[in-house]
Amino acid sequence: MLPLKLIVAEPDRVKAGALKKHIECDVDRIVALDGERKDVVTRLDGLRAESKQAGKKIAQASAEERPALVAAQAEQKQALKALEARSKEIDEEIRELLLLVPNIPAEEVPSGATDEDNVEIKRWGEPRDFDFEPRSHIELGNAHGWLDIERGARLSGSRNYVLRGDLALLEHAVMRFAFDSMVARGFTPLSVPTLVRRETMVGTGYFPGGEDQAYRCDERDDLCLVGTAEVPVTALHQDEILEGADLPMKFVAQSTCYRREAGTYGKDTKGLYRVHQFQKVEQVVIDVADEDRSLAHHEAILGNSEALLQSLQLPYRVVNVCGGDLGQPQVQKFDIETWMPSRESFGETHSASRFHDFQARRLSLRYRDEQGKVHHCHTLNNTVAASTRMLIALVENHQNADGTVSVPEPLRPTMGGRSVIGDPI
RNA sequence: GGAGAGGUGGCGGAGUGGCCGAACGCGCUGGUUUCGAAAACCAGUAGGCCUUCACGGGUCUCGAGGGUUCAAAUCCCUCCCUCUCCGCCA
Repeated sequence: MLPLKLIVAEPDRVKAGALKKHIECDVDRIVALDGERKDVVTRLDGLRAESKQAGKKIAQASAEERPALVAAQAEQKQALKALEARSKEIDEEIRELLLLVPNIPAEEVPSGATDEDNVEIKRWGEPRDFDFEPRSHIELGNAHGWLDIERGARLSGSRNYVLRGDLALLEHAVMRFAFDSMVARGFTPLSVPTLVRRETMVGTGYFPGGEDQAYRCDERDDLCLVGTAEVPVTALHQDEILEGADLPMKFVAQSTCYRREAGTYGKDTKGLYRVHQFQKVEQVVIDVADEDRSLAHHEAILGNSEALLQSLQLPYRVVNVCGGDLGQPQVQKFDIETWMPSRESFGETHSASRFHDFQARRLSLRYRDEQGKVHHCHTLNNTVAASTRMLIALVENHQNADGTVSVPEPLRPTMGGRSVIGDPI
């Protein structure tokens, strides 16, 4: 959420931002409503002041004076009620519109409409030149009995899967390695609910707009399954005023992630690339409202994930996500795309976002600075490792000619010390 | 699921219709004192909105929403949450 004051003061800047993101919103209506709001509030406050004074007089009035004063008050009350109703209407409409106004993208965000327009800014590692016909993770998974998509579908419908044996172990190994490496970097480990209230989804910027992508419980419980631990972790301190001295707060959390993937029928239908449920280790940073510090954190959390991919010997590239591919809340986003041989291309595995105070405003997440002044925090987050896409990359990139798969060094301790999994096919 | 208790400022805890944005204590900040510190003493210490160059002034908020009343933290209704006991249960 952008501050109302900013929208009113610089409507053109806000409109330009929305345009760059290809998102529609009614800035003019907000500006007009705010004008009326100020007028109504001023009159309302005046009326309230009067009736408060009158009330005090009644309390001190004699029995004879009282009836006349009370009658006069009752009349005043009508005007007050009408104004109060209007004031409330305005506030609600503003709030609704405000939730739809996108955050202003940074200068450095490239213009463009879709992910085709994202700009590659870095590449690490060389996609392997196989001297045999590489197999896809599906072929490898089937051959080793590691992957059971049919039974996954029978249990839970399409885009669900069962991991078995060493692939189930490998999933744990990557998650554990990702988690541990973040803890080693000083991030506070967290285990959080994956079922959250609607307000938490609104607070982090997923709602309104993303309802189709989230699973929700029925009306008995107004709860949603999160698509990422970013939601409960960023919202952990919602409605609080933190002490500036306690910032930055850096968290790492592993959670199951649920995604409906509505509107993706026919897209990536095979294998583990696009599924309804997976495991993810996520990093979240909450800090003071300082542009430079935000930028530094952004670089740092991107670097953390790059370090993980490098240690797993997985080639990747980093793209600067263009305006049209940016979500409503982000100021800027860098995606890491890891090489996936079966796709013969890079596939998105990480997404590093910075939000400035956009989420913090919605969440009412604030802190007190040294002068005692209260501000909204800045928030950021990035994937450390998403289970299924990491498994695709690991298995496909590290496969051998005989169908076995080499285990990168950092994962061996959690794989029983083995450097290779799978029998020759 | 059944029965009961309760939600007040950073914390503890008063307050049952007007003098209450809220006693008192703790904590925190500043000052006095001290070589320095502790103790003691004095003062300050919620957030939003409107208004003001500023000082300030006004208004809203005592879990949330609605109602009664000239007037609500206080009375009534609905909802949410927390705790205790019973039942069920990973």
